[in-house]
Amino acid sequence: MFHKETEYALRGLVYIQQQNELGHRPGLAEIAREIDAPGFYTGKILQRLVRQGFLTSRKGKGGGFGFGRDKPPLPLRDLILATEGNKILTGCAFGLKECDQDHPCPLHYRYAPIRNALNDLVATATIQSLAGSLAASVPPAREKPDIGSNPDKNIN
Amino acid sequence: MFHKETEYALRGLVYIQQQNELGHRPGLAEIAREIDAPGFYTGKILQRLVRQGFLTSRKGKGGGFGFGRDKPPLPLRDLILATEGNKILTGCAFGLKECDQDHPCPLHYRYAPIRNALNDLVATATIQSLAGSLAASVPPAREKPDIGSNPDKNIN
DNA sequence: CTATTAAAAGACAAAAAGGTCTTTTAATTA
DNA sequence: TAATTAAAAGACCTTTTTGTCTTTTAATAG
Repeated sequence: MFHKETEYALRGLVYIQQQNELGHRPGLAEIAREIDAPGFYTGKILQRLVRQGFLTSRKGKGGGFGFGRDKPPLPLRDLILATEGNKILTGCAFGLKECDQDHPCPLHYRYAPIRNALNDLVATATIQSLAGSLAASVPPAREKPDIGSNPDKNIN
Repeated sequence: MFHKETEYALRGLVYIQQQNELGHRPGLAEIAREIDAPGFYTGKILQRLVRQGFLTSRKGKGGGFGFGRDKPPLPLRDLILATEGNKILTGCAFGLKECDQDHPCPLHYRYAPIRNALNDLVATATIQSLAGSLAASVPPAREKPDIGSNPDKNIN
């Protein structure tokens, strides 16, 4: 689904947020170890995110990464757009440059709802919601249990 | 969403099928031109698909690509698995090696339905259904209009 | 102020994806 | 059979992604 860079960024930021909530500012070595990601690469990725203003860092003893407490929740969407761009959120499954209701590719009417669901997910889920309370991880009450046209075949 | 290779394969096979239905066996140059893909690269991709048994080819004058008429419909799923593997169909959005109901990542319960919908789509849509009659391209009667939890924000 | 700690910066490299080109092989037609 | 046509094969290249490592900068503690 996402690029490795996006995955590491997601896991890293969620871990940082969780630790921050416990009053701890984790350093790079700890973060990379805990999220099972390559250390130097993770450092480079977090560095970029700091430069882009997604989080703050402190050098030296007692240093590490964290979010300012005044920071508003960060939607996954913002992170994804910053790390890998919008192809996954707006691109055509067939690879057409123009694909919409007026010029639909053969998959459009079945793929667009899936892409919309993904857009909705990344717009509403935030690093904070994923880090805190595990709310997003809890199975929602099954009102809208399945999506797609063949609900029976779905696996979890 | 998919790799370029998968996109070219999808577009190429759909075009071949459409032309076959008209009694025509298109050659590589025509295919690449019509689907707006790089010629030599498309050739390499179709070559692999021929070797894997997805379609047939003939050399020399009047040559080109086609499906045997006895061939059963080809689900997109088979093509995707052959060209880029199963990451997009089974991978965890967070990048965890193990992610299921028993060990869910923070996104699991919201992402799994989306992935299921994608699996359903690629299992039921075939090259033939996309090529013929444009059936798949027609907007379905809106019984299950939106998926995801915030239907309002959906765009098409 | 010095030693230590930890991030910043950036060079470098490996792997994968994407793409080009030439030569060879096989089929058809004149 | 010779000329032509078109795919097969595979070498080669470019770009992007992923990853490693060294050096520099900044902060803190003693």
